[in-house]
Amino acid sequence: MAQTTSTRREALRQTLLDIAEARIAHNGLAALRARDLAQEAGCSVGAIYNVYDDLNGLVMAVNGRTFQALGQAVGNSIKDDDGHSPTDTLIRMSHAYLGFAAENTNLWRALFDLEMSADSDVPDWYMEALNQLFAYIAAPLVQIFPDLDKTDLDLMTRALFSSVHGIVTLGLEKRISGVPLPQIERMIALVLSSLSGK
Amino acid sequence: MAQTTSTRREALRQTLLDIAEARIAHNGLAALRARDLAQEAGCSVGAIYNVYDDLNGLVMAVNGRTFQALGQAVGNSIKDDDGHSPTDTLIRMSHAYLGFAAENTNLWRALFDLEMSADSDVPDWYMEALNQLFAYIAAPLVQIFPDLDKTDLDLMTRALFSSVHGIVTLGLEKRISGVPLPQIERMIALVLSSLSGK
DNA sequence: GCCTCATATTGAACGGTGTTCAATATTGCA
DNA sequence: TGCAATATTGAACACCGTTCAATATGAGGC
Repeated sequence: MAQTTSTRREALRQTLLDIAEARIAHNGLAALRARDLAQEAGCSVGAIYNVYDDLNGLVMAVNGRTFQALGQAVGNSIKDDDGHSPTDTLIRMSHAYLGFAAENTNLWRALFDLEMSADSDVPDWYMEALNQLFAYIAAPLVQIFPDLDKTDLDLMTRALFSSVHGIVTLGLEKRISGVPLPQIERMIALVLSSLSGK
Repeated sequence: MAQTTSTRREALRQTLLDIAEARIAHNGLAALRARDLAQEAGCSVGAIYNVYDDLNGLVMAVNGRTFQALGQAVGNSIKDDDGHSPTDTLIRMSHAYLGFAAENTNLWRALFDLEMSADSDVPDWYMEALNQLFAYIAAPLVQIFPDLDKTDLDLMTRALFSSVHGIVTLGLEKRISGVPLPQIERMIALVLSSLSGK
């Protein structure tokens, strides 16, 4: 049997990815344990380090999946968006972002909670996924602010993403400003509506 | 000497508070170690647990100081603000918030990074400090949106705080959307200016 | 001042974590 | 089939926050 060993490696990679994703989704990133993973995967603890650099690497792989799903959720929300105002488009995307974060809170949190040791440790796909989100936002923005130059448009794009991200983050965090989901939706709508003059 | 023992306890509380604050400010919350604290304070590791419930309790005490300083920084920024538009007031407060976060990044991060195990673990002063910040925001907001009812005003207040918080958070985080400080200031100004119709 | 006992302080030990690497088992090939 | 090369293992390591039996110190009555 050719490739047996590398095939098994790849299978273990997938298995660990699935298990880690399920465990993070269910119990949160902080509850992820190497020994638990090994037991559920039916392998030794050392085996994890054969197929991933460390637990961070495994979590990064989970984040890759999560980011892709997040991008799809946002992208789907503006399929066939003809006939809607750019402000409406922004609101619908933001609500999709909120919906994804609310339904996958632990996985979504892991996207931002994972510590990246150095600057260059941020993988390419991470920045690309982020830039795709930015691109979604920039499109309706040029319609709302046609006279903004490229620099300011980029700043405004990042500012709006950060704003919505902040509202979602603190809104889902009970201790800070926890409110029911419909109220968070309204907060987003209030801020984004005021962009185009009320 | 009367009170010797309880006086010494209080002195140790203060000493540990100062040391913990300095260490968090310098190396970040994640680098705080019980054994390091004990060594620098010249006490045993167990002594920490005589005057604080656990390390979380100590960090909460540090956060109390930080929150107070943050409140002062924001409050000072709108001293004698007569003659300025409400939008300008919002911008100045937000820039003060950004300035504090930029100059005390690690301490400011600890305010939000510390895990609170249960819901009721959030101390009163934490919510009060937060409500004070909200009050600062609400005042200029009623001028900008006089016809907003109390519920929407409250939502708008929290939404704006969260927005600025999001811009500052991601702006200071290199991997996500790290940009120079003046650009973060501009992002805040762009979003807040658009509130009152460009 | 001194003895006594209640109280405060200590730091080695405990249970837990992520990670490693010498020892073992397995594979793929002549 | 035999054997070198490789893959896998899990006990051991370093380090963490936290505890608690043992020790040292305190304060009050004589």
